[in-house]
Amino acid sequence: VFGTGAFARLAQVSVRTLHHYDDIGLLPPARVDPQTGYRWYAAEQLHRLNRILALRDLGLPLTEVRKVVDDEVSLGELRGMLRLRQAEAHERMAAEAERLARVEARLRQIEMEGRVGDYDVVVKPLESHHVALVHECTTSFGNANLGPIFGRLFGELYAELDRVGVEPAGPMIALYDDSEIADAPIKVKAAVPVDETEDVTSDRIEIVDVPAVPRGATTVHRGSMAHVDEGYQALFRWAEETGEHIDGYSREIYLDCDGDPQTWVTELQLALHERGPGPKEES
Amino acid sequence: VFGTGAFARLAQVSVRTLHHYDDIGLLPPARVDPQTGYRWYAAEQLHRLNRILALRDLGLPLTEVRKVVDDEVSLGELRGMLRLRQAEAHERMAAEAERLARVEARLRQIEMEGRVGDYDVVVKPLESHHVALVHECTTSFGNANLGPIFGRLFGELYAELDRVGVEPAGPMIALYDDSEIADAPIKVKAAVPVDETEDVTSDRIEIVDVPAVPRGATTVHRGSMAHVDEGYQALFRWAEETGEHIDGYSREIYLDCDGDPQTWVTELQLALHERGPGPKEES
DNA sequence: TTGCTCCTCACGTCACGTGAGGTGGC
DNA sequence: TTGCTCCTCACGTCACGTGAGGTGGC
Repeated sequence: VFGTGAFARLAQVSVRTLHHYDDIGLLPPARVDPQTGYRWYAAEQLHRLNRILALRDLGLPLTEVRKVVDDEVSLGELRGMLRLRQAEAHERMAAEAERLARVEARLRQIEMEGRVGDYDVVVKPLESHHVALVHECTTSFGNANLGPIFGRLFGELYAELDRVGVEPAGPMIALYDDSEIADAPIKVKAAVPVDETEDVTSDRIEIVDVPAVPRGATTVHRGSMAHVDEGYQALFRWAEETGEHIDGYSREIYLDCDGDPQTWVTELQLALHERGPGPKEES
Repeated sequence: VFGTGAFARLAQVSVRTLHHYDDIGLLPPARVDPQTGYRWYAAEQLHRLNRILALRDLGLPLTEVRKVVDDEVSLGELRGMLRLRQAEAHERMAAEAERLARVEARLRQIEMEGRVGDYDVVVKPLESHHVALVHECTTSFGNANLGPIFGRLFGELYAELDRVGVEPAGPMIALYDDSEIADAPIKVKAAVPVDETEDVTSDRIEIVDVPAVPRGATTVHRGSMAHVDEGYQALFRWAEETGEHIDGYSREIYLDCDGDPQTWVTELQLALHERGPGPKEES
């Protein structure tokens, strides 16, 4: 028989681990001295401990390990448990690979630009919005031209909402449907959330549900819209770096546009093609 | 300004997360109502939150995230932190890949054999032993022949130790130096640990240090040595399954060999070629 | 008597999730 | 008055690591 220390050395585990396995009833010692509380392990228990360690190393939680070594699960159930762990390990591996890619992209960015960049890109689902909107088509690219257009559109929208007595229920939203044809006119929309129960009747305003997007790339632009293109460029560079595909559909949420344009805060959102978790791993 | 719920929805994090980031001083709200304790966030804080989330997703712990967003680290330090996370992510990825391979090997084994197998293989470092030993060369393979040889060798060893007044300090150990030439004689050694301070003078006994092995594959054999080959076969199959390379050097530790051979417990150990952690990933 | 091994609490880990129980403004 | 949002504790997570403080046998 072996004392705790000897048995621990034998199996190359810590004494604390043996205590723990005793505490949770996973590997009670063959004998416990009633006087001193000393634990004594039988040589044969190394076999059970090995089974425990082998199953633990497959990723099974100790509660499941106990059921397996105590033979409370059938072969089929064991197979099911292992398949689950297989899927989990696979997922975690993919997640780690993506994390690693993100870290490396970040390091490359630091090496190349010599600084950390003002825009942090966050991937998250984009919520749907129930909005009132007015729109216009334009071939005028560039912020210098879009500024006045949106000024007019939002003015129109708010005036009309005011006329029909409807309160905005959220921040202003600009929507762009990027056409795939270069130089084709883009449709720009000025929208603002309104209450779902509100019934707006106006022939100048449309009420629509801007759909939710499962995955969007977002970043926060601070300051005047005159150089919002820096934010978009950050998003595009990020997409290129990470190999994400952009759906050519973007939104701007005006989180704060009171007072000085220098203090404005806008969230830029680009819809991404789905590529989330799940076994869709074609190259 | 945004209430907790609105800000949480905006960033797609939980309210609890915002509370937590407030608690640890990572993202205190722009304003806290002294009466009600209500938290109010400024639009501009979404930028900080995005930075936090981006860094967190790279694997940085929140304490380090705080230092980075509070600009308490230089660009070089940030680079160092990211390199560390890079290494970590790489390691975890490799670990998950190995775990996945183990799970899959186990599943294959279940499919093929239709049962779980009596031998669990555990990889662990093998300790060094300071032993007294006697040896012999033999061409007699097979357990039927080795049994009597070891019987004689261990008898000799114990008798001689007794004669010179030295106590065994551990279990009997059998050592094999597997020659690479088939049918060449193998050297078999019968050993037993003795105290380091003990000075043994006998021309029939050698005192040697059996070296430690960084990585060994081990399993527990129970019952008579007559069919210890089942244990070895399990080890060899395991090595084949997992692509491990065996160093052709093995040990048997007799953990319990009192009384009925049916209750004997032996640990079988095979030295493995190093292949542990570290960036040695050639195929 | 000095070492050595062993023991039992009990807190800490990391980033929140999850109730329990209660309050303030429309 | 009923909802809605918000609040503050405080425990739980998972498998141990790490002291603190003390005991029994050679």
